[in-house]
Amino acid sequence: MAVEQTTGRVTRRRVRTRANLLDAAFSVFAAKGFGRVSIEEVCEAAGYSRGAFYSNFDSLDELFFALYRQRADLIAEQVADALALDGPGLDVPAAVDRVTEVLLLDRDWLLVKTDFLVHAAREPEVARTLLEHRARLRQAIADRLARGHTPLRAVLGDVYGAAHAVVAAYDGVTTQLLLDGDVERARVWLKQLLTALLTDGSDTTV
Amino acid sequence: MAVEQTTGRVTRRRVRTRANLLDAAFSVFAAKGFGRVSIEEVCEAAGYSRGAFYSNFDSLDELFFALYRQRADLIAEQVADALALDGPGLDVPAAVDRVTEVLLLDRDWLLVKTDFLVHAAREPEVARTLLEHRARLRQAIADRLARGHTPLRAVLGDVYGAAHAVVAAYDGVTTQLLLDGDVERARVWLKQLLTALLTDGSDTTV
DNA sequence: TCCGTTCGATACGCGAATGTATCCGATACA
DNA sequence: TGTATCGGATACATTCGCGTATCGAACGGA
Repeated sequence: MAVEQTTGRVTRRRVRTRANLLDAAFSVFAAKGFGRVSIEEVCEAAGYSRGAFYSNFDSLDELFFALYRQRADLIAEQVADALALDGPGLDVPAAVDRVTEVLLLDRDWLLVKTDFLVHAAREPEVARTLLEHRARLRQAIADRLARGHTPLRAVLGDVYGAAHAVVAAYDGVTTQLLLDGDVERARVWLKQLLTALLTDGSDTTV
Repeated sequence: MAVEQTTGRVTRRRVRTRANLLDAAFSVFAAKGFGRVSIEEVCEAAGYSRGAFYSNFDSLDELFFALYRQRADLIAEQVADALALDGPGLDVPAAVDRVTEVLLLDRDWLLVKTDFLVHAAREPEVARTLLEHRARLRQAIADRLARGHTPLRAVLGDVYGAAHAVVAAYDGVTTQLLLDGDVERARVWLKQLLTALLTDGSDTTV
């Protein structure tokens, strides 16, 4: 943190400023990429001077981290909600629809997320945080699978293995989506992949 | 290109220099990330001055592009070789082993590749090139699948669909690998995923 | 070996971004 | 409403990286 609060006296203005900076940073990062953004650009986009920035953050890295955390938490929550929606029986296609709605909707978020991924890949400390996030998501999926008594492919192992596979499928589809920008195709693709991974293979043909 | 060669007279020295710059750039990019590398750093790592750089490239972007192209072509070739190895019958596990050997071995390459991905995601022109590369890889996989008369999951559609799924699985596993750095696990994972995607589902359990 | 060409080093000026120190208006609380 | 504290703006010095122009050395063909 930029300001060490011995006695916590945080003004409303401060929270607002911080939030504005984060919002502006999101747009700027999405548009230009983390590596090509200057502190000044973020401030300009938010309508503040650099003084405001340094009063709230120590570095671009710190802001980036805070930004990721904020958005990732938000999305994790949405995913959890989407998964919790239907009853004990799991309607895979419906659940997939709801989840992809949340996960694949916002291209800007995918861009920032990938920036953060490659950033984390070079900073073990950051990587750990991201891994924990992902683990939490996987856990939510695993729980849902267990609760839904979904039939599983033996090659994937238990529900955790299946959850892992789901995440991998999501990541894979994301990559392609980043390049072609075709959200609808991505959604269809993800659905097919998850179906192939989660349902039995009685549809095998030659 | 930096130098417009009206009459092509390229010295050997030049080729060497260019290659050295590319090699050095690879290390530097892998270590620090595209966005955090200066031209000077690349030159220093290669043992040249900035003059040499500007004599060979117009910008970091151009060098990055050339670098990606070089390495990607190399790898595409290796993959094609690995796929071509066995006869008309396709031994999925063995082929997967050989391919992952090529694809997941070099963490540095994964880092650079992901940097390039997120770079391309913001530059349509670059994205097109990358998409073509990927299409070529997919084609090679599809050909192999067709040649091997591999049983396919109906949900994935034809061999092209299956190839697409294979690539997605690879991308997904890559993401996780970038974070945890565990190559062995990644290899096992990829194998499981591909097995689940390509083989029939007679292993379904509850 | 000689000579014209090419390549890369060096030196320069420039602009951009950074971090800090200081100041003034906004804000919370009595 | 008064006042002490907080938050953000402004100004400054500095560093860093860029792109160019020029020069000497390496190179390759004759």
